[in-house]
Amino acid sequence: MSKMRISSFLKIKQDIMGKIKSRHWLPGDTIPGEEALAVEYGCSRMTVNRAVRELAESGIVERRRKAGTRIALQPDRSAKLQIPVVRKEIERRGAVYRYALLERVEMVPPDGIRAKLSLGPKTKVLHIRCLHFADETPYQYEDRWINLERVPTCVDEKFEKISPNEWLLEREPFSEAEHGFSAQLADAEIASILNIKKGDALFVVERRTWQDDDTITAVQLSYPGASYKMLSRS
Amino acid sequence: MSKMRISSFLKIKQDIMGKIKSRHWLPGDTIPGEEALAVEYGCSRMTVNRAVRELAESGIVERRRKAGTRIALQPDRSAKLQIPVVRKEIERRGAVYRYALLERVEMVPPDGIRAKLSLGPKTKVLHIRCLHFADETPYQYEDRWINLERVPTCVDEKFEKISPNEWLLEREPFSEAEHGFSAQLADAEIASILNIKKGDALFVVERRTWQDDDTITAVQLSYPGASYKMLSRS
DNA sequence: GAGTGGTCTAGACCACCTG
DNA sequence: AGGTGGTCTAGACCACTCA
Repeated sequence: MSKMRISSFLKIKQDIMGKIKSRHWLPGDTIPGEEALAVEYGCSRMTVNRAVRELAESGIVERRRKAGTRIALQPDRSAKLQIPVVRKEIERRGAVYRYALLERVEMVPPDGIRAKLSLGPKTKVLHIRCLHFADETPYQYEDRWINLERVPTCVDEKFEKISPNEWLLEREPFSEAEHGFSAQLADAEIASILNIKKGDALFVVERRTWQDDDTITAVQLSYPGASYKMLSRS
Repeated sequence: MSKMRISSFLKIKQDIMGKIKSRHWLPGDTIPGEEALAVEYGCSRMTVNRAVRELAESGIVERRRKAGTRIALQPDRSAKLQIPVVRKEIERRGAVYRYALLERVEMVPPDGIRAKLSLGPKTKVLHIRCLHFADETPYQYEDRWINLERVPTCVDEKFEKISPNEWLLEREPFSEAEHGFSAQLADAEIASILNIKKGDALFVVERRTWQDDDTITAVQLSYPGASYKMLSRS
């Protein structure tokens, strides 16, 4: 065991990852405890703790009290997706952003939407359909349902100048979200809205947003598929 | 300022998030320094540090030495995508997994692939096309290029029993990856491979994988779009 | 029950950055 | 130049969970 004199939780992390990479430790193995590692690296237990804790947070090792720390068996690949505000995404590409409201209705939603939002039978929602342009080309079609019980103040907002996307982000921080991604074919209606051909590929993002167990909003975002690519680097 | 007696970095995090949610602190505001917060919460600076550091890691605040800690202006939504091994994904759905190799060739790649992998002019690669079935229905088509300079041992692997996906995951841990997601239309070839119609929607994932600045592999994964949905909960 | 990780403390030194 | 965050220490107590 070579004792490290320069202690740093980053160096300890890299050293442990090196021992896994070189197959010195194999998946399923239990590695030494924090106290032992602190002696080995010549540092305090807190420093080891931060190193190993961060490895556990990235899924590389698994920790349990008394049982110790084990190399994870088959860590899934995970990727952190940045899902930017549409306007920023368009402006970052150097294009001019424009927003257009297509429809804004307060209503009791159809059953499918009611189920998605987990709403009571007569709860009203705000249904908004709108379009985001990049350099006057349709970039994203947004079809959104907002829970009026949870976000009552939006009845006073016309959404003619600001998109519901940005409006909600300002007023409902720290909400939890679930995202689904899929590919679909454009039907005649969406094709005419996005100015593409019927049967073209659409990249579709569905998002549901909660806070404190209440559903706030559900939205379906459709992008012309060929031109859109969502990137993530892990 | 109410002094907290029960100090915990989690309580401090929640308290700070509460002050942002209630608009006590607005985006762009500078919040008190660690020492001041430690006094306010009646705890040590390390505890405050962990709370605020984790908020910075989630993008809720931004920190700079000397300048202090500010509430982030417009935190992007981010989602952690789990990208499982195909086999596990299929088995989790209760379906029977089967793997089939379609083609395996060692070659000097065409220019487009060479550029994607950042390879020298005469570097050889291994080109693999294969198929993953769920209950005998084509589930995912995999078109992969492996850098033979970086992963020479794979010339000895036939990839008839094990998919390159799993083979590489076992041997190249901790690689960095970049993912792209898009929607495409199936051409005649892919349609016949996946047993769908030409012009059907495809959900396409492109992944490039590095380690230590060397590209290891690039892969394109195609799913029949209607049947596929990638989920993530943040 | 005992061993492990989870957290906290009260100090310290340093690196970075802004005013 | 000085204030801020970034990290580290050497202790401590506690909570969980396995045997």
